[in-house]
Amino acid sequence: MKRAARPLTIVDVARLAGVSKSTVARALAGDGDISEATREAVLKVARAAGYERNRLAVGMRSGRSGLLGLVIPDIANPFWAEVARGAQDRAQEAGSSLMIFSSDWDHGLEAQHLRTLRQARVDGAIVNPVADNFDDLHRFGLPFVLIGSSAERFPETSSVGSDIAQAVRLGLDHLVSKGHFRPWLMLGPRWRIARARFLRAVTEHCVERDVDPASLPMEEGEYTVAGGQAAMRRILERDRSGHVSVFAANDLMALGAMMAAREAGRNCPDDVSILGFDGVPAGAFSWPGLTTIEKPARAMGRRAVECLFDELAGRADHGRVYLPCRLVERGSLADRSGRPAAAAVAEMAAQP
Amino acid sequence: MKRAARPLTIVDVARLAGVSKSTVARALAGDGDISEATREAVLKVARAAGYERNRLAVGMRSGRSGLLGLVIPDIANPFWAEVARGAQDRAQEAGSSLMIFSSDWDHGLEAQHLRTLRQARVDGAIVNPVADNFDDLHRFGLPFVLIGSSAERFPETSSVGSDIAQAVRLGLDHLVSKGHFRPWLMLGPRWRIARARFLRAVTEHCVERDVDPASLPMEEGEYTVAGGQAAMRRILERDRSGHVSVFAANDLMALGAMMAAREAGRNCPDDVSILGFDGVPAGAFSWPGLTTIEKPARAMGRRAVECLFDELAGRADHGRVYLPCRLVERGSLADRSGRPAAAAVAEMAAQP
DNA sequence: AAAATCGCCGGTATCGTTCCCGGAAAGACG
DNA sequence: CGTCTTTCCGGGAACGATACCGGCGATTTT
Repeated sequence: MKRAARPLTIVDVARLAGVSKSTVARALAGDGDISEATREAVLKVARAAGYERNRLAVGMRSGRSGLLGLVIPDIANPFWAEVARGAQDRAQEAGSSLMIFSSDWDHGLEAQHLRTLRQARVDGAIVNPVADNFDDLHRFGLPFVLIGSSAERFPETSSVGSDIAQAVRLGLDHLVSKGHFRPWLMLGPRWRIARARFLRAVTEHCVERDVDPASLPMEEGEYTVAGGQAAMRRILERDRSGHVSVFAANDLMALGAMMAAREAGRNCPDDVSILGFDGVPAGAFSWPGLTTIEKPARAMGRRAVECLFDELAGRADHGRVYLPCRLVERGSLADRSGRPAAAAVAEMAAQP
Repeated sequence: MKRAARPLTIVDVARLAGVSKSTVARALAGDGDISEATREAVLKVARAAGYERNRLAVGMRSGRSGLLGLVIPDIANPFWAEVARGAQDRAQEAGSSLMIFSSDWDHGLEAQHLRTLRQARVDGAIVNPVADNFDDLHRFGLPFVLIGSSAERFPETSSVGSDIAQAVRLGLDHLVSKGHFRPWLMLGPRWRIARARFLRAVTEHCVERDVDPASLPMEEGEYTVAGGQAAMRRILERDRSGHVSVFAANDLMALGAMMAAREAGRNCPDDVSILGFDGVPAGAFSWPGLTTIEKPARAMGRRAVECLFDELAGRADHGRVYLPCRLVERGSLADRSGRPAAAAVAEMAAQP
C-alpha cells in the first residue's frame, strides 16, 4: 500500500522511459508524430508506474476541459434523473464527465449555475431553461444545447425534446380504438409552455381526423397530484354521463385523478378510464397500473450529449430533434370498443 | 451582445485596474496583504469587465480543484437521486461542485469512475461501494467518505448512513401498537450487506423486549417489486391464519407484496397489513398508500459532504454518522389494537 | 549528386493562477 | 535624523500538460 502521496507527472514517465516529455505527451495523445514501437514502450511504462493524466493541466493548455454541464430543474425528479442518467452514460463513452445542477425553476439559481459552469471552463452545456429566462442563456457565451421544451426562441441552437405531436396522436388514437370518443383533456396551468404545445397537438390531430377540437371537454390544474385530484373532482361534477374518460397531460395529474375517482366511489377502469403522459415509475405501482405515454427520457439525455458534441465539432445543423414516445398499456383504460354502436353514438351526442 | 470569444484573464484585469496581477490575485483571494481601498477598486473593475476566475488554473496551481466526486449505484434510482440532490446543495453552498457517477453495482465501472475522479483531481469523494469491492477503494489514494451501508471494513474513514436500528425499533413498535404481534419479516437476498444489518437490528430489539427472535417468521427475495411479489406469494401460502402482517425491508418489495395480495384476492389493509422501508415517492401513489419508514436520503447527502469537508480540513474524527428515520403513516396497515385480547393471544400462539 | 521531402523526436514557450521573495513607502521610536 | 518595523505591492518562478519549431537521419526527387 505504498501509493505515492504526490501523483506522477509526465516528466516522471519521460525519465522512466528514457524519452523527452514531448514524446510521452504524443504517446498519450495517440495521434501525434510517433513510431508505434516507442508509443507502446512509453504506454507500458506509464501503466506500470501507475501514471494518471492530470486533466486540469490538459484542460488548461489544450483549451478543452473534457467537462460538460447539465442544468435541469431537479435531479430528484424521476424524469430528470433519467435524462441525467442518459447524458451521463453518453458523456462517459466519449471520455468526458458531466457536472449536474438543479435550478429548482428559479432564475437566480440558474444564472448562478451557468456562471459556475463558465468558471469550470466546461466545453459546453445542456440546459432546460427556466421559463422566460433567456437573457442569461444568451450571454452564456459557451456552446449549449436545449433539452425539453421551449426551443422556439433560439433559432441558432439545436435542441432535443420528445415528440409531443406524435405522443398526442398515439394517445388519442388509442383512446378511440378502445371506444373512448370524447375524452376529457386535463391540461396544465396556462403559463406553462408545455400546455400550449400539448393543446396545439390535440387541435392538429382533431383537424386531421375531421373532428371539431372545441367538442372536447377540458379541465386544468397544476402539474401535481393535488392539481390532478382537484381537476378530477370538477370533471366528475360536470360529467354525469356514465363512463368518464380522461387524457391527462401529466402522470402525476393522472395519479391524482385516480385518487379523486376512488374518493368519489367510482371504480377505475370500470367507471372511469385514465390515460397519463410521462411514464413516471410510480405509474407502474398504482392500482390499477396507469396506462400512459412514456417519454424517452434516457434517450433524450444521450441524444442531447451527442448534439452538444456536434455543436462542439462545428458540424452543427442547429436541428430540433424530437424523439418518439411509446404507449405503455397497464390497466387504467377500459376496453369499450365492443359496445353496441348506438351507445357510442349516444355518448358522442351527450353534453357534459 | 459582444461577449469576448476568449475569456478575460487576471492580467487583463490587472492592466485595466493599473496594478500587478499579484494584487488582483490578492483581491480575489480575499485574505492577502492588500489595502481595503485597492481591493474594492480591483473587484469593481473585475466585475465591470465581466472577469471570471479560471478554476482549472486555480486548481492546478493551488492543488485544490474545488471538485467533489459522488459514486452511487444509480442516479435514476429515486433514493440515490435524493442523496445526490442533498450532496449537490451542500457542495454548492461551500462553493464546490459535484461530479456524479453511477456504478450500476458493477465492480469494473466503479473502478473506472474512481480513476476518472483521480484524473479530474477531485479534492475528495463520497462513495457507496459495490459489495466486496474494497481493494479499489483502498488504492484510491484520495480522501473519501462512505455513504449507505458497509462501513465496517474501513475503520479509518468516516461514513454516513441511516439509523437502521432506530428504524427497525420504530417499525416494530408501530406494528405492535397497532396490534400486529408476529409480523412476517420480508428480507433481501443473503449476499446483501443491508440484510444482515436489518436482521441484526430486529434481533436486538426482540431481545430488549423479551421476545424470542426465532419466533418471527421470515421470507426473502430480491430487493425489487418482482422479488417482493414472489416472496408474498410464498407467505400467503404458508400463513392461513386470518390477518397477515408483513414488515418488508424495502419499499419496492412492499409494493410487490401489495400486488401479490391483490392477485390472491386479499384486501389491504383489511386482510393484509404491509409496512415498508425506504420512503420512495411511489409509495404515496399506491392504493392503499404505503405506510413506511422513510430514510433521510437528502440529509444523508448533505451530511456526507460535510464529513468530507471535515476530512479535507484534517479535523476528521472518523466517526460513523447514523441519521434517524421517520415513520410515514399512509393506509397499508390495519389498526387491530382494539381487538379482544383472546384473539390476539390466539394469533400469537398460531403456527404458520 | 545535390536538393527536397518525410518520419520521428527534443527543446522551449505557453496556458492562468498562486506562492514566495524582495523592495519601496510610510509610520514608530530612540 | 537614522534605523527598524510594518504595510502594501510588483516581479518572477512554479503547477503539469500541449503546441510549435527546428534538427537529424533516411528516403525520394530532379
